[in-house]
Amino acid sequence: MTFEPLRPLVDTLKVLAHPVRLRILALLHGGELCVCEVAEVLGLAPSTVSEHLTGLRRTGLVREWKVGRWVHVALADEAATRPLLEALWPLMAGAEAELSRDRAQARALRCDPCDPVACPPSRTLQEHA
Amino acid sequence: MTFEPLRPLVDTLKVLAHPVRLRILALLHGGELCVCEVAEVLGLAPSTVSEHLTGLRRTGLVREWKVGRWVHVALADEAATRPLLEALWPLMAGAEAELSRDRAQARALRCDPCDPVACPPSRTLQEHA
DNA sequence: ACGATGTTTCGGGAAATAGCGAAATGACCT
DNA sequence: AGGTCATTTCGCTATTTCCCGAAACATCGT
Repeated sequence: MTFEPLRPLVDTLKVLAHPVRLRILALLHGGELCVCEVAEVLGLAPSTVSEHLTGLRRTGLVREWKVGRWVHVALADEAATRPLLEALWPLMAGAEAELSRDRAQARALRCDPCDPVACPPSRTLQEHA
Repeated sequence: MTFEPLRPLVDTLKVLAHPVRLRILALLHGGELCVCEVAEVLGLAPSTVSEHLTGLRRTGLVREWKVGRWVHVALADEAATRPLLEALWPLMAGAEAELSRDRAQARALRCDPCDPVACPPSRTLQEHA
């Protein structure tokens, strides 16, 4: 039972219906990140995160662009899916503790120049602020 | 990767992420129906429809109650999922033609006393209007 | 040119999902 | 009590999803 006319909406909902992808969206709600930072915060293999991001990009929920050898990711604010996301934030309130912990960890990664792996100097200098 | 705190929202989104279940919700947006009418309109086996409805009920999107030997279904208007549904209707606009055809067929089933199978007399008398 | 690092693609195995028909259940009617 | 009809539960198969590690790309730095 495909029922083609609903396909785009169903695809979007399928993409939203996964805890990891919701976490990624909440994470990006705090600002753009690069793929490896997302993987680090979520504790998942980079390939896994990459695949989740592919889904989010395919349905227009996030946008990605290359910066040096990194790929940056952010919410696609101009998306037709805007109202859906707006309806979603309040419903994620029950996980706010965990989600803001994710965001804090992302901030720490981005701002800590002491960890050359997570935050190589070139990036630290260029993209901060 | 379970990430428990998001589980209720994820469950709801999973249930929404299926063309048949979206069709059912749109169908019920036009008024309550009994399970066999839903099955008839959708052209699916009653057992299949029953399983879809179980999911919708489990996540609080619809409510069901018995009327004689039928089970009636309607949107659960008081649900916490209200804002989500409201955000959803506009996004189903692309399928409006098909969905209103569904609703028309449901109305026809409910109102046609000539078809004793789809619309047994006892029900026609009791529940009309 | 080479090596290191971030990312994506690919192959595979475990788990969840979707659909159906058959059988079981519950309610009505005679 | 027996029969009929609406519904649900069960058993099954086919398909899809999820996650990973290995391998393939791509880009930077030396």
